[in-house]
Amino acid sequence: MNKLKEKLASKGLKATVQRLYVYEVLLNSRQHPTAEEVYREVSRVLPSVSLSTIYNTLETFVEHKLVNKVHNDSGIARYDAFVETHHHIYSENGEVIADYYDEKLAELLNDYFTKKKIKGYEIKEIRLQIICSTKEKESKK
Amino acid sequence: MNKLKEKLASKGLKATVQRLYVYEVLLNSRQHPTAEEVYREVSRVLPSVSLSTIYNTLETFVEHKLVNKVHNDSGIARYDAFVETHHHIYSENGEVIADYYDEKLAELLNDYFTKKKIKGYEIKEIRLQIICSTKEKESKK
DNA sequence: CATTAATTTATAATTATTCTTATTTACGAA
DNA sequence: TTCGTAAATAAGAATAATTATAAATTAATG
Repeated sequence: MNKLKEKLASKGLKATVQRLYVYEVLLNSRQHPTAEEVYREVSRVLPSVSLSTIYNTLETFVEHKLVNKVHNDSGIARYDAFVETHHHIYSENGEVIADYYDEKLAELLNDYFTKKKIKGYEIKEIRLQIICSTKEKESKK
Repeated sequence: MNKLKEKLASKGLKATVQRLYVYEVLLNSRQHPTAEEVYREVSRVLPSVSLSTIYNTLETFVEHKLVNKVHNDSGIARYDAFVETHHHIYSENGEVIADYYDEKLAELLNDYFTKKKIKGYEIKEIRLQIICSTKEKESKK
């Protein structure tokens, strides 16, 4: 968490209490919360916080690559403080339901795209959307 | 295009002129248009068409897997009539900028996930988001 | 401490999408 | 061909997520 202060400082951003809490909420949630959800959480410790601030803060974090913005098919933005490369498992209805870390896969893809370039483009990052159904049984439509 | 009529019929959906035009616009666009863009195009040949109809139609197509819904980081939905497996190349600002077809890659991923199961989940589909910068030179921020 | 630019707050505005309801239409049956 | 009916469309209102605006507050600096 103090890392955040340093990072903010290094980018000329102020370490406001709002920013610290927003970041903390993201770190403590493995559920990719929406702006609204972050707002509710931060409000518990900082009741005066404004929803605009949450949006501003999240957007600032995204711009400075401290946080990733993830979209599901419903179009509501979700935020993810884990910026190391990882992938997302989606349910068939488009919800992000889990993170998926896989170093071997990363290696495999890296090898593949080292050999096979896509002409005209330089690859910065590859993200997988793994669409799954849960195995138990068909869930309600 | 007559395939569409058949497909609609086979699903008990009516082949309305609106649906035919919406589909045609999608087929003729390699740019993953938004609902608004589809609306503008369809309006040219069918001036009385309603934006609601465009949304309804697109949603119907998505439900019946005739069309894919794609999201970029801006949260505006885009639609893609090419439902065969392919991936999307994104610019760093989150726009979908190109399609990427790669059978070898599909095979590779298929092999990989045939061996390595993700427990609790059954994989239905894998989509890559390939984030790229164009090679010319850094484009404006 | 005082200064100042950055940030936050509160609220209004915007925008994409969904909902509602009356009207129209496609399509199978007669 | 015409008819009946469920399905689909049109128009506009409603909703929800996000962005913009402007005044008040605050972090960082000297």
